[in-house]
Amino acid sequence: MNATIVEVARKSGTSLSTVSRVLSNSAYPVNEKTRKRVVEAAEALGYRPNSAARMLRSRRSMYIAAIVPSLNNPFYSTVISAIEQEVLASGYMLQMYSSNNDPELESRLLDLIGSVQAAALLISSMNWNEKLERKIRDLGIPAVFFDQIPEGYSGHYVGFDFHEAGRMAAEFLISEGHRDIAFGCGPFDRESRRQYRNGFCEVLDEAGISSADAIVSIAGAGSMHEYEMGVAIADELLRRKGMPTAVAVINDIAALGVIKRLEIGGVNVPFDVSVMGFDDIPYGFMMTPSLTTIRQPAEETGRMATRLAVSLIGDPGSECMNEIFHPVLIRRESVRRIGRIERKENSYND
Amino acid sequence: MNATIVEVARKSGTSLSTVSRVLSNSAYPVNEKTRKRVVEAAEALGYRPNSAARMLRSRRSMYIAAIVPSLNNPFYSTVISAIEQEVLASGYMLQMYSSNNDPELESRLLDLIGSVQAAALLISSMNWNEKLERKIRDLGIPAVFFDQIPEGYSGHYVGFDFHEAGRMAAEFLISEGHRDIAFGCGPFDRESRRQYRNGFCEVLDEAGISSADAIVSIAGAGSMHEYEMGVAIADELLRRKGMPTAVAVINDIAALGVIKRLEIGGVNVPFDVSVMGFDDIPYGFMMTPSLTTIRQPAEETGRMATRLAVSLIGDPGSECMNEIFHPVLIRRESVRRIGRIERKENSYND
DNA sequence: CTGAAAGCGCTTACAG
DNA sequence: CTGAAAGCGCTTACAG
Repeated sequence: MNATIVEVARKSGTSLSTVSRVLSNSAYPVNEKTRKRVVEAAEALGYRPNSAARMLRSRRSMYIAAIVPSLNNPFYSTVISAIEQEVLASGYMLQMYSSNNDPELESRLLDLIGSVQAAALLISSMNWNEKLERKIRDLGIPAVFFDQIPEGYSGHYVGFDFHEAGRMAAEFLISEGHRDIAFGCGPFDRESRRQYRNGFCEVLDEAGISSADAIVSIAGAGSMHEYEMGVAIADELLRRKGMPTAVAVINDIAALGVIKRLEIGGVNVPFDVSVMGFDDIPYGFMMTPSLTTIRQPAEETGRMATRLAVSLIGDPGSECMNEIFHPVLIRRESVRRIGRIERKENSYND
Repeated sequence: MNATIVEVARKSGTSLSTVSRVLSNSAYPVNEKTRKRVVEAAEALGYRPNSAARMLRSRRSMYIAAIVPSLNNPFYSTVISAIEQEVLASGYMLQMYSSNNDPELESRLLDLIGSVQAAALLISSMNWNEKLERKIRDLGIPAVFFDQIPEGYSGHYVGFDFHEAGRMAAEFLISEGHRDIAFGCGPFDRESRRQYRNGFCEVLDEAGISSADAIVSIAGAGSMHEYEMGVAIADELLRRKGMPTAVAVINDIAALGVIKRLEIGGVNVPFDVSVMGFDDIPYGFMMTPSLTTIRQPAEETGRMATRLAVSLIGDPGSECMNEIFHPVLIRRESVRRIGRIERKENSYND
């Protein structure tokens, strides 16, 4: 059905070798006239290279594979878009999958990726363990972790300083006059969340605020949607006697759940309580109140991870390559400054 | 590096043919004992089939390709997730790309997809023309359009009744007591938008409301982000002398822009003006006010398009297969009922 | 600069 | 039920 180089060779009156050389953009010298004849014949026949044959014979893969926990999470879909662009720009094709945080599926996807002989793997996984690591090593291709960097992982990665982000969130809240602060989250089931919490609590404790009392952790949140987790956090807050003046939430989507539930409960954000998110999803600035949050650079992460992977395809290089991004505070409306003066102003204004 | 069937054959003391039969799950009869030996040898060697070789030899593709306008749009990322699941469940692998509405890129992606010998193509494109159509036909594989069905397109598709959706939006607004209605949009550069508008205007005209006056179309919106388009729509509304009581917006993200800009301008949604979206993105219910909108079933579209494509791989079948989904009204907070009684109530309550 | 030939890893008629 | 052999479409030493 599709034309092959055999037909192109016949039509252009030259050999398979020559046709292959011009059609695969080989550096091998070919007479200009011959080249032109081949190109014209290929065009006339609508020739399209068979990538399976190419990969098989040349032992070079044209694919880069990527696995993210979810495509519906706006953070990851931004990362994936950047990966897609960069992969294409590097002359590769992309095979991307989402694991839904399901270790079984993740493992199956890795097998599939092994079968398609990808040249490199980009992965963000929350289910890291020895089995996963061995499986990835057995792929025999460069793997770059991003976003979630498992504790004890010693390979290539593009990370983010979650600890610093946690510190930044707490410092900001304190600098805005808050001392009665809650920290809303689910179980600390991934390294990123543990680090964020650690940074956050560290600052609270340094300021003489009990971090143990701050934590509002929803036990069954592992199986919930982030938003529902946020709702549950707000429920818990509403059940308590005293409301804090500020609550930092483990991610933006959960923060939206907190805000919505609080408002339904008659608690205004940010006037009654400030809410701080984390991630900087693209919808944060669209809401009312717009979300004050901490930016984890999604695009940059995707781009960097891809570049690193591509550079590793050439030479596997045994030493661990890595890059760490730092948090940026995004000040918007959902956190407000409190203190004597502001409090007065508000009591007059409201 | 990776074990091949040659090594598995050697290790299990049988022939290539037999190994291939068991490892490819062929229906061909193989002695149970032999089968077991082969499976064990394969496992011991960590054998993973080389899919390039398999595709090349068997002339069967393991890939289904998908092109969407954008991965960052939550509607499409939901569609894509459903496609991913269904593709994997059908035993295929997925190659998905986003075209960014860029005809050049789209065309390049189609060439790439031709090279990787995908078994089928799923595509949502706003840049349909003869060149695109020929290019897709030349691929020689079943193609299923979804979401955007170009006018005059005569192939397989999974569509949505945008005309009915437009009617539904207008009817709902009118039934809620609105007669001073605006319709916010960009240029009508795609069939879906034209149809939505046509349905909407039809109902307005039937009710004796001038649809021509209703339309607030942002000229340069082709190059804007949807949200910015919404902001521009609200700007235009604010510039006018009289505010309508309701505005229907061409999609949810633009509706968020409208709401935000209106609120900044001191116009409360829904008390001063009702805003109606379209798409039912997953964030609509998270906002305040939550978004009243019309649901275009994203998951169902992705799943159905994939099933259709898979069924077409077996037999190309010349007659056009299609499925059309119908709109569902999602009533939330951003549209409120108006009329004598409600108006009074509000003037007392505010 | 050109071409004949081997072979990538697999599947599948064909013969037994 | 088993195996020897051809060949998918290409690339790439090798020889000229």
